[in-house]
Amino acid sequence: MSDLFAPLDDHPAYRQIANQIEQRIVERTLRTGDALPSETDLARQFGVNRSTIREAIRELEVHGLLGRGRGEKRLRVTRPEPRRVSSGVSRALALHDVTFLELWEAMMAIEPAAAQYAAARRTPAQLLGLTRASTRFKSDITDTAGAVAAVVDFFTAVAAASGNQVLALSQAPLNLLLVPTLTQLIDRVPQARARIQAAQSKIIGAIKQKKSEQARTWMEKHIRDFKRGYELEVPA
Amino acid sequence: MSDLFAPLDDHPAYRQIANQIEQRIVERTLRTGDALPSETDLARQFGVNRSTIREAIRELEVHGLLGRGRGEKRLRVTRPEPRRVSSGVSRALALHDVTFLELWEAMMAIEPAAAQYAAARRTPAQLLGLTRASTRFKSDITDTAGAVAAVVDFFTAVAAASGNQVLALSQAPLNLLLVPTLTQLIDRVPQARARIQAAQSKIIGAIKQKKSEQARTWMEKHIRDFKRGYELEVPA
DNA sequence: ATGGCAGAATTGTCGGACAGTCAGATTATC
DNA sequence: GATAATCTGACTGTCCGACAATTCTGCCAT
Repeated sequence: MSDLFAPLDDHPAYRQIANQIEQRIVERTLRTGDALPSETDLARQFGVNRSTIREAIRELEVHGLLGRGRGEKRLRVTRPEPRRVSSGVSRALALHDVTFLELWEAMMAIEPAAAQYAAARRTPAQLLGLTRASTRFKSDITDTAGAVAAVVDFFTAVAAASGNQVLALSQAPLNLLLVPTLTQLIDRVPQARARIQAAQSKIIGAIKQKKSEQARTWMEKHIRDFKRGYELEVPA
Repeated sequence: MSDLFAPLDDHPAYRQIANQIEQRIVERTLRTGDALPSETDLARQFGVNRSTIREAIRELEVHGLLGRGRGEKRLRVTRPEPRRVSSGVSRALALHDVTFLELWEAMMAIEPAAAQYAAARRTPAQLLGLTRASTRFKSDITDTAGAVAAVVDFFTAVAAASGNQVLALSQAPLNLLLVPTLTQLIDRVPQARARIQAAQSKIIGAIKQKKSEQARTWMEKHIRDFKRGYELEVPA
């Protein structure tokens, strides 16, 4: 069954260093907002060359554990933002040739749940974000790209209003995957805009009135509608 | 409202290079399995120093777009594996101090859906994977860590059997988050083992017989049970 | 084909270097 | 005294050159 010997993988120095720093961050020895020591200093501490430190830092930077504000020189410990992390997942999924059906099933699982909790917990500010995205969709009559972006923002706003970071982070990668399909949909299915607009209104209404079950139901219908539109459009 | 000028962010060379290579990969100019040119060669092509190339490469390596097999020297284009990508998401969530309730709600959204599709589409091999994880859970009577790992594997196996990569990739990050809670649960709630075991049997049975709705329902009950156990244990 | 081997190629790491820039201290100006 | 201009030091981004260890490759013998 299991092998007698495990393949020994020697971790290069830059990886070990990255792991060590990451651990300090995860265990909060280095706290969010703290400035990282300078590269030269780190090189001294770890007893390696600065080039090696830089390679290690690149890893953490990609993970979103380190970052720097606009025009800031020193690196600081940051909390990985959903967008940053989820873009990696999106790309991964894109490379795996995800089908629309797969995406749709995942949306069916996540978005209604998000809507339901959003109705239960949304703050006024979050509600405002929702209506704003919806308004933007209505006004983007000619610009397809703008309309698509507005739809994505709507979903994002719902997820944010759910007050659930896990759901929000699970939802985020779906957005990017949705873009290509949605673009075609809006472009080629005439009634798509009206239907989306109507659905968003219903959903917002339910969330506004804190009717969880209604919010979930409307969102389900909304997502189902996507599939219908897709099937309408694809055979053509 | 909006500023007249946008802050110009100069992308350092290593980032631009990373982006260019990434684009070649995403658009499939560089195809999965292809070997990347040597660092020296890349340095020549981009007209930069090898150190700069190396920093760029580190980024792509972290993203899982580049990798090398055991004992291989040259880097090859790889497809980002779910485990690799999801670990980043998990860490991000951990740093955001996710509550058990958040995790639980996400599980409630994703796992039943995965079970449902697994019942519809599982292959014999996937079914075997499920039973194997379940068996391992039964046999790990004393070892808590082993039992926890078996539970995680069970969820992973269900997600894999769903035949939906998006769901699988959405589910993966939940596993790591589940570990700490689950460990306590199994350790401190006496009846936990028996209940988990029973639930897994029911779920496997439903998936085996391709009864989607049943699979979903049993999974829902299973997840609900976690919350009950958690609430039982936490006030203590 | 298979196995073994020398040489070429490649990676990991190192040391040092330099221009550009950001932050803080210092000085000049109103 | 408050503000603006200037200086200084530290730090990052990038480059060059170098070397040991390991992998890859083509060639030879079996």
